[in-house]
Amino acid sequence: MSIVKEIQQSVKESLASLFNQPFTEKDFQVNQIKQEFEGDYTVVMFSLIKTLKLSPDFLGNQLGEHLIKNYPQLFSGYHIIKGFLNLTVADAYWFALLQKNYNDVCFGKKVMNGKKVMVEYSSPNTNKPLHLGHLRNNFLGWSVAEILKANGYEVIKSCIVNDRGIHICKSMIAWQLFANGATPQTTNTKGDHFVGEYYVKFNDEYKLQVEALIGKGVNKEEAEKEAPIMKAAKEMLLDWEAGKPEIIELWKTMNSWVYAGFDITYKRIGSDFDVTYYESNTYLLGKRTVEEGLAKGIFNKEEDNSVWIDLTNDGLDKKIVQRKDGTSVYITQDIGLAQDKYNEYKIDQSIYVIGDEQNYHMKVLKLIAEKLGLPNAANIFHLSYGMVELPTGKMKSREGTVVDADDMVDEMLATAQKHTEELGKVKDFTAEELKELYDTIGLGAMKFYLLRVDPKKKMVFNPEESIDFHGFTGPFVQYTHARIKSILRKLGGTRQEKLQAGTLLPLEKDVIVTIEQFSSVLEKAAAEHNPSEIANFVFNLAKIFNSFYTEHSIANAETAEKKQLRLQLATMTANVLKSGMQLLGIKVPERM
RNA sequence: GGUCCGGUAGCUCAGUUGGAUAGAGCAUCAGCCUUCUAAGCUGAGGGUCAUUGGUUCGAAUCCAAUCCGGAUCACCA
Repeated sequence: MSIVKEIQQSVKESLASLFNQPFTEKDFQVNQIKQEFEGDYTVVMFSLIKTLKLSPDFLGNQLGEHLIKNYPQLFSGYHIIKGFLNLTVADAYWFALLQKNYNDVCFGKKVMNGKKVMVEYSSPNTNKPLHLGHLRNNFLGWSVAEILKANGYEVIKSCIVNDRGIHICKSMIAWQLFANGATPQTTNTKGDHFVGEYYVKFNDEYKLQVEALIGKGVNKEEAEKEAPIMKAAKEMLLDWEAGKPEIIELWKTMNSWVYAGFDITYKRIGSDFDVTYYESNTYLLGKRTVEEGLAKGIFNKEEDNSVWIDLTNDGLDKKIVQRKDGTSVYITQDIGLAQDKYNEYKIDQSIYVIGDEQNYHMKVLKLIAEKLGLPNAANIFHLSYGMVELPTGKMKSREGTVVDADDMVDEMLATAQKHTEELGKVKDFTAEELKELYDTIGLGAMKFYLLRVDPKKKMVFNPEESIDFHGFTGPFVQYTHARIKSILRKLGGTRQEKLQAGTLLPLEKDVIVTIEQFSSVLEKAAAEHNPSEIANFVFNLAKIFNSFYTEHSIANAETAEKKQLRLQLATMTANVLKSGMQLLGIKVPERM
């Protein structure tokens, strides 16, 4: 049980016995005490004062005395300031906690709870390479999956590849028109970038054709429909859904190029999936479901043969689920996918890590699933995250301001190398060890940077300033870990020695008090699907440890007893930093 | 226009069942390496918590109105 829960429990029991009436946790608050005041945790008594009609001093003294007398293993003192009862937790409590857990690498994690959750993330389109926004998605999805695992859930990581649709046909058409048979091999280009170039070419050509038509007096709307290259793409989509062999052949070839490119990127950034779904499969079940929905009267067919659902009674609009030419749209495949996921895994919750620009889409999807009576409709959860923007605004491919994922990783690794070489602390490393270290630090900096912000909020990335290696960053936490490891190596590790419960110095206590909160932080991070809780926590712990480290020597501690205490403190800090960072997908080095 | 989200230090961000004098990092300034890794530590300056009103012992936090920014409402995905 966490210390906060222990305090709540003890206060509840004390109030009941003192005033002979029942109280709950809601009648008072237990908060950590601010630095300026003496003590560790405070009981906020204002509402108790009101209901009991007692003075703060009287209530505080009654409660304080009772707590000290009846829970001596928990409390060693109290102060009353206004309506706050400030409690000092007994050093013996912290000693016991440290003694019991300092070597437990699973500290804070929960046992399996029997619940199964799927986390879908990444979900790339096969017409262009990944950019900085995708990185936020990948890191977020991966981390949330790990956080849920640490809280006892069985987690299945999934990925839906948006491998069909008009956007794919666009890059295919452009390749046919402009490539002259070029391939990633002949041009020595990474497959996803290669295909992405043709998607850009399509858009350029389309724009030219539309402008040309407008120049001939065609109105804009008509011109956009009649541009030959767009018509060709639409025809190709029809041919694709009809299974025309040469189209399927080209589609497979171009997708295989993209997958080869993605694989390289995923491997570098450490994204992995237990199952990969393809829209080219899931849309079929979606189409069948549309037929069933039509039969049930949930969807309706217009005169032009397009199929719609009317959600105006639910405060939303009408939504198309199938085009007039019979081909399926984005949401059609999602209707199929939701069922595929449940049928295969019988999951208790289905989490979709998708940008907040699709809030409306996901709301519609969930509503449609409910109306269709799909078994897991209620368990669909959209983990919506904000866009990554530049100081100048949104990233725009047309203006060339998109920050490419591969470029970003390259740059981070180069920066890690530069800093490491400047500091010159690992000159004895082999080439292989150095490469691994640059990976650890460079990716660590990038992941931490993207995960330290609340996922719900949009965030600004300034390429000019680049990603820092000091302060609230991944390398800061990694460095703290490396320093501890260095001490443990030099002092030969920590002995399993029983400590006499003595007195803790303030900085020693700060460290253990912070460590104790790890488990609660894990719970909160899982409940809110929010890795930034973990990032904030590990940074805070590292910072507090660094203060302690600067002020007190471990190797030359005042007594042998103190030395052991501090070794255990350091060991436990390293363990918790490592497991916290692991939940963010970040490795911690032994040396750096 | 409808719906949703946001506005906290020069910049990037923390800060919810309403609690004490609103916190970090970066940047700026002043200190700290003959002692366990200075990618570190200590300190200083920096705030109309968008604005106004309300609710109460107490509001960055809850309510209302206003201002500003963004997303979305496609036979794109």
